[in-house]
Amino acid sequence: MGRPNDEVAELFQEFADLLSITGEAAYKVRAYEKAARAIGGYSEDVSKLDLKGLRKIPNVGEAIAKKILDYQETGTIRQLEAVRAKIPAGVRALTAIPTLGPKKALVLYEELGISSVDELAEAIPAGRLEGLKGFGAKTEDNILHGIELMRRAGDRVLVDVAMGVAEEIIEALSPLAGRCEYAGSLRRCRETIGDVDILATADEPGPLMAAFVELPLVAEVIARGEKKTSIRTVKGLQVDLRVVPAESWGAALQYFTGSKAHNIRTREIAVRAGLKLSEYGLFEVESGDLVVSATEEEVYERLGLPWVAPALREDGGEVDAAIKGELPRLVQLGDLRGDLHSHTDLTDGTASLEDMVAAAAAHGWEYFAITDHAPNLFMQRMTDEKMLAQREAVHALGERYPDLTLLHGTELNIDPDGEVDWPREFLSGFDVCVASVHSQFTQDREVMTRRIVRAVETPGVHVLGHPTARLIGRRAPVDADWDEVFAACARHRTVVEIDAFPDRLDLPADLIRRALRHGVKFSIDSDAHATGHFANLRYGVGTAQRGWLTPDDVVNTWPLKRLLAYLRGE
DNA sequence: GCCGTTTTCGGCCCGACTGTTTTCAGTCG
Repeated sequence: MGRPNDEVAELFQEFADLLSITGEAAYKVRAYEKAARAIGGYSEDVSKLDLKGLRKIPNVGEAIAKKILDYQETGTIRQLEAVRAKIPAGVRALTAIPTLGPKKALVLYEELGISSVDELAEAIPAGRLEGLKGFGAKTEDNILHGIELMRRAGDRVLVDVAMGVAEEIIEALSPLAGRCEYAGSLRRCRETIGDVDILATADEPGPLMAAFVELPLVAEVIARGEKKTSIRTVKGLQVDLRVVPAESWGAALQYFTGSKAHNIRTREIAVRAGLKLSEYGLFEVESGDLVVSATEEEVYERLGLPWVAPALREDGGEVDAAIKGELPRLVQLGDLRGDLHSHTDLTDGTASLEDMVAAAAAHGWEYFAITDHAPNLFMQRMTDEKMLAQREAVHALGERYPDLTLLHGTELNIDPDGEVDWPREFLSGFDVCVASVHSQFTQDREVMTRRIVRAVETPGVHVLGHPTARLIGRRAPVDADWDEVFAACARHRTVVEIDAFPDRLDLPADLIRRALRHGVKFSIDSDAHATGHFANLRYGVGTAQRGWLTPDDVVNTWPLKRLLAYLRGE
């Protein structure tokens, strides 16, 4: 698991995108996309597999396996390099604009020579697209709106991307450092990350800084000094490395973890106590003497506070709660006893039922739900027969795993009126039903609220899946009266999901805190479409922590018996 | 390019929505 798989998946995704721009047959493009997803979600490290091992990956055949071998030897894929030479990277970037796909991107490039988002953003108001076939006034508006949406996400990256960079750097630098960890918004588990902060201790920072700027992922050195060095990675992400003496570790970690607002609150407390808090330690103002600095726990303790979990450090009431001794005992990854939302290759997952269950068992979970898509997501071609056959297979497979209880479920589609796929009798055959919005995302607030409320009130619906349906940086959350939705969930004991996929993290933390006030319960689910996706649960847990959730708030930390009783409304 | 209870060739996620059109192409989920 880890970086090489992500890198290879990214290469094949790029290859697929470029082929679709050049007009390659759709089935071929899809074959590469499917392989990319399967590789990204595969549990074993593709950089260490031979031809035979590679071919065991779903959707990887002879040709793609050989391209991976090429990557192992050369660090790239020759066929990809060839097509890169024909289509500039900026043309592919155009297809990231919502409503602008490969066909339009190619027209813009071939007819007008446009090969970057910035160029396009200038060309439209300048009237350069006028008369271009297929580009009317409405299309221009949609493109400008799409560019605006992308720019609002700014230069921030998804948390898993930042985490991958941070872990790679920490692994490389740790042998040269006393301690080396990530701080900043990444440590606070924010959903997107603007820059990565790495903190290290060393008596002599020189070798550490030298090694840092020599890392293969470094594209540019922005600043280089004794205590701090900043670089930009090949993907444009800024990383700051700060080196402090070992005795300053705790104060520095506290300082660089932030947030700024939280630090202001803690420094105010220090000032009132005649102390001064900086990244070098907590000092007596009068004498200038160092009080403490070695660990975060000591710093907080000397301020009269218990240690505050990084996910809470947003000046969202955590300081007052700490003073009163009312901080929640936050849910941890290790508290999870199972997962209530996953897919197999019966619908859009890339791993077989057997492989998904084996991976779930390897996690040591007590229970695991398989919840493939229901028929109304037409592209997945689900039928009653296929679903019932899967149920038989699940039951049969359960015999092989005496310590793991398999639950057979489904992910239902909430249609525009709030109805779900199957009648009540059929739903009653499932152990767990997740219901989610997968279409018609732009209904107005009143209609959307009624729609979701109706779904969560439906008998046999247990979990409201990825409630806002947002895709971070790509699709806005749906508009609903969330207080009304959460009140309905509490009334009907419908669990509210925190989908752990890094581009969803849905429900978001601010809405989690609102839902909590209504007394709803939550599930932290992987929504795994491949065995490797269980690793995303860490981000779901981080989001739950930012929402102040305790294990008691999260149903999949409960023993199976309690969970099932809750789902059944007992 | 991948895959097989349609099995080594011939299929491959299928329907809705939108905008630009005069009957459909492109995009999305």
